[in-house]
Amino acid sequence: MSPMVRTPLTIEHALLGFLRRRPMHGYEIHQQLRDPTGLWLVWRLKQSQLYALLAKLEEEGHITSALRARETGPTRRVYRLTKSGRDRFLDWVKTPVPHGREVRQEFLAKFFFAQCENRLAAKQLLRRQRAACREWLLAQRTRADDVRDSQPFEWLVRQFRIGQIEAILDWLDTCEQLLKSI
Amino acid sequence: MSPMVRTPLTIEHALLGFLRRRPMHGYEIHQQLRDPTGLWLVWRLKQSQLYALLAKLEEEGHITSALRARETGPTRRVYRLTKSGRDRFLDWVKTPVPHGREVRQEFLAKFFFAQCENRLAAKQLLRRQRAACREWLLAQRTRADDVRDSQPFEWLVRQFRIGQIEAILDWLDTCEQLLKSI
DNA sequence: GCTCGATACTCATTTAATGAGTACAATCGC
DNA sequence: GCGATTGTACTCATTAAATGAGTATCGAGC
Repeated sequence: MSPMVRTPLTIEHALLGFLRRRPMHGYEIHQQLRDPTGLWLVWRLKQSQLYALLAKLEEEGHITSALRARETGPTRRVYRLTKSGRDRFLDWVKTPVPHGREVRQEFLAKFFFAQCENRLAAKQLLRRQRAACREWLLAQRTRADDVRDSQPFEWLVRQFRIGQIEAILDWLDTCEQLLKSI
Repeated sequence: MSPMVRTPLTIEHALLGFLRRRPMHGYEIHQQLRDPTGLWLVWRLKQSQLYALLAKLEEEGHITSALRARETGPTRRVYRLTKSGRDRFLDWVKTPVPHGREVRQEFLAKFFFAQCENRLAAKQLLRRQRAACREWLLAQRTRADDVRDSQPFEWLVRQFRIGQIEAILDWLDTCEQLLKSI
């Protein structure tokens, strides 16, 4: 309960999304992650890195683990969400990403899990992300106009960002369409 | 002269671009880098990180350094490009980036220095990058069509990339326009 | 009975990145 | 003219992220 609210909420919080379905061991999460038509398209990590992130999430109290011995085969460490982890996940999945550069991986991951939650969660995320994008766009356009004649390189950078954000906005509409069609 | 050609050519090779203008010490490079209307818009690094990269580039033989004592003030370590560094830079600045995700930082950096070189270098880079983009676009579109009905999430990811690449292509035209107007 | 691939992790090491620290010169207020 | 601050020019210890390789067991196939 520190006064300074720590909220980096980075992409590794997507792992909580897998554990929300049911408790799983690391290897199983990695298998789900590796689905080439799922999250793997946007976020890849090595096994060892996955275990490291799980350890970190456990240390932060978002998951707990228990060793589950079996008659045959090696003992598994089964992770499950804690209350804190559940809250954190639900918060993560509804919060839009703060920069265009985070759409490619993190927003896609959020949308992936928001769909799993329910149609409403996905719609809410889309709405909020669209609002955020419109703000970025306004800021970039304003700045671009300011430097149009004086700073050619900066203008070019702003134009690049404007184009990317516009494309994101169009694509967010595509997401919405898809959502309706399912 | 290893048989396996090592060509990661990552963004730190932009530092060679600064040293191409003239030999400089680390602090001076950092000052140039920090220009808020220049490269700083797309690539920021801490002082300590800059020195680390310079040491790495020196180890790789792309730059050499010499201590330059002065009557007043602390001794400076002045870096200068080697032949290998010059070649490496010229290669870097003419090579398009291999993925859409590298346009935001690395392509912008390349274009920044290509402009400094001469109009021809910049035009060549633009042309090659456009060709690369068109290839990406084709691949993504083909794949998107294949999975259109079977893999909704993958389709969405492909659509996202298609939109981003299209926006990049439009923006590359903007770059070309700017080049002509200067 | 032996190899091969799948299961389920662990660990050492490398690489990247951060923050803080050092030391001294110049400059500015008063 | 002196104390405080800002600018110059780096260094270093530590943390954090990422990689690659290694271990050990099981079951299936030959």
